[in-house]
Amino acid sequence: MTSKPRPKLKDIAKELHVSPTTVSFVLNGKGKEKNISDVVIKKIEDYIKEIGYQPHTIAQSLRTGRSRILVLMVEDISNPFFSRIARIIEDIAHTKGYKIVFCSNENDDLRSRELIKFFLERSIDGFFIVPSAGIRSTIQSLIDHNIPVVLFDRYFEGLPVSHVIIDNEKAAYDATAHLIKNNFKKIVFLTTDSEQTQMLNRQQGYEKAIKQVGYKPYLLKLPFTNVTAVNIQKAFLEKFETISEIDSIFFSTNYLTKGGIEFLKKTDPQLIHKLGIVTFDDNDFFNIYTPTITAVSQPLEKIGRAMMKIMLDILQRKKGQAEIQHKIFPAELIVRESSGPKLHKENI
Amino acid sequence: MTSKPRPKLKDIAKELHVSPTTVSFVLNGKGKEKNISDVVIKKIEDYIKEIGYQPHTIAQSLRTGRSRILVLMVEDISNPFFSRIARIIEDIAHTKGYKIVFCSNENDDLRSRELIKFFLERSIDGFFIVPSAGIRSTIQSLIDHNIPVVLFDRYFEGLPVSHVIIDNEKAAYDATAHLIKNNFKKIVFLTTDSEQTQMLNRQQGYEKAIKQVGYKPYLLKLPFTNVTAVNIQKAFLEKFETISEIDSIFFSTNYLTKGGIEFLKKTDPQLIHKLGIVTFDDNDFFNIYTPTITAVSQPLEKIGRAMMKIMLDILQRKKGQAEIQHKIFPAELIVRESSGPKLHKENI
DNA sequence: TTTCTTTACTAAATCGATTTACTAATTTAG
DNA sequence: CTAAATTAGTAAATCGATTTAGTAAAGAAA
Repeated sequence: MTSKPRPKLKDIAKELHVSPTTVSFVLNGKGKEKNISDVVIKKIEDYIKEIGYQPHTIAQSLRTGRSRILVLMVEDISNPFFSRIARIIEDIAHTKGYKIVFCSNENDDLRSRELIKFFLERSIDGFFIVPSAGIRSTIQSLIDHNIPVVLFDRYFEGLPVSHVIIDNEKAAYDATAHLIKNNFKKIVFLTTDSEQTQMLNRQQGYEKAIKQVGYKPYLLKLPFTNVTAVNIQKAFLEKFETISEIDSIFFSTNYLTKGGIEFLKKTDPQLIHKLGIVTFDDNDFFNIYTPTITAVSQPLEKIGRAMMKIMLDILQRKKGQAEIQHKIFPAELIVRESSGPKLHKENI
Repeated sequence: MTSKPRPKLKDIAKELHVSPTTVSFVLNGKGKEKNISDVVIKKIEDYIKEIGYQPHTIAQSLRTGRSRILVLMVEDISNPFFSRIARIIEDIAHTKGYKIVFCSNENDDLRSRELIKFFLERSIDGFFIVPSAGIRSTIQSLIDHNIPVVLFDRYFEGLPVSHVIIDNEKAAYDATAHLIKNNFKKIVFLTTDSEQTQMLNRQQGYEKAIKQVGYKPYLLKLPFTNVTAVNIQKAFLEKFETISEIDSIFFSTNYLTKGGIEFLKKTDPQLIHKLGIVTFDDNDFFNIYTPTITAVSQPLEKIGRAMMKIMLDILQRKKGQAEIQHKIFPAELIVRESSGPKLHKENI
């Protein structure tokens, strides 16, 4: 099986009795601009199509410094929120001739830095990053090096870099207000102790809604590593005498929800029917769960499209003059059974 | 902000008054072999460490033909089964200095071929592929071109290529036998009409178990595109007079489970408590669902490790002589409430 | 002492494109 | 009719490594 080697630009030049320069000009659509005659342009274009020539991308990259590879760095690619976004980005990128390399930073600063360094050395055209809280200066240095960066899910206040996020404060406010409207009064906001902007903004939204009606806030913060049902249980036991001190829970992110429901189920299988529940990030199982679960749904498709659009804008800019874009989308509260009026007063 | 350009091999050579050749030899650990003196080796190694030199990977790729990029082509990266595998592969790859580019083929032959072609043109070192059913010849041509390939989740009978799968037949047999043991007699096997090996093997396992006890098989096949609760409902209505004709369901893959539970819940919220349920592929929500759901759990970690090990074996081989490896792991049936003895006789 | 090895390196070709700086021929302007 | 400008290309350098095919000097063998 001796498949013939793929043709190179030089072969085409030789075959058509023109110089490699001419072929390259035509390939890159610069024929007209470079005063190549229509006859020659046509001849080259036809031949290229005929043999199905594809330029050697590595060679192109070496010469041009562009790789057509984009990095998508998320917290954990196996988290459904991120894998969904990944899928959307992937699809758009492909239509634009870009490849996506993904990596998970585990929300760890060291790992984030290592990954960025690793990819920086490999002529990456741009970065989509869900930044861990402590890598502000690393992001800054990417900007300084003029590397295209788009942050998403969270961002750094005051850093001159584009980002795509949702209005976390409003989303959390709405979700909390929805519980209040349904007569819940003792609403726990379960969150992590990380300083990520998206989590802080959600907390602000919750606090704003609670303050507005003058209820008592029940803030419960977990160490954000190792979130399990057991740890959630511990946190509840430390904070409250009995679970009947409260009447509803707002889970501030998707991995808390999983552990949280598990904890509720273990504590008392009926609890989930008695408490009001809302959660951040929708999940396919929420509308087949019993009860179905009310969730803040992020517009993933829009987020992905916006990220890609901003990235392409940056990539097409004349050096150093793409303006910084901040896209903030509203999220949607999908109301389901878990947040409806309950018998909480009597039952708990 | 004028950051100095990254040093290149030539700069090192000039600085240390040796030739680029020598530096390259030392860099690649061939100093001894190429008779470079210990003094010079040490000098070069020290200097490299001092300035933190990192070779330009694109240039290396052009020269060596190796890119240290592996492609992971799955059906859909946002399917949790695949994103979990992706995460595992990613982690191992990183420790070995490889990057992973992922893509989703939607189980579509055309898209699969396009993607493979796209990456073939880009000096990819190897492919992990979940093949759609009709790309046998494309895989064959990868083999012919001596491109490292590892198939997983499914494979092609008789194709000389390594693969990592689970023992689908045995897993399905065990799951079915488990239902039988718990006194279920009218067991539906819900599957798709695709010719993918893993689906066919699961079906065989089901049929074997059913035949062994002489029960009637209830095989229900859906067109594998566009699996929704509505379509599942339609299929059931066409096949059965009433749902009480059956007493249990075996969902043969994870996206059928989602639609299936939705269908059950819509038809009658109590149904899921009355029917016996087992499903392929575990999910975090299955042990917090009510009832908790019995599932065939694939050993993702082992699968990922095996894939990577085989790939590295192929990459390190002397041209053309890596033996073909077929890894088949057992799956584990995680027994939960949904498959326990029910009151089906009286209730349905 | 001469020849053959071995040691310790290096020059230059190469991977496959892009791009700058040229040239020769033809047109246009003055 | 000559000089300037335009047209239609091309030669060669370049991107940053790796690797083949050498060479000069020192040591060993004859």
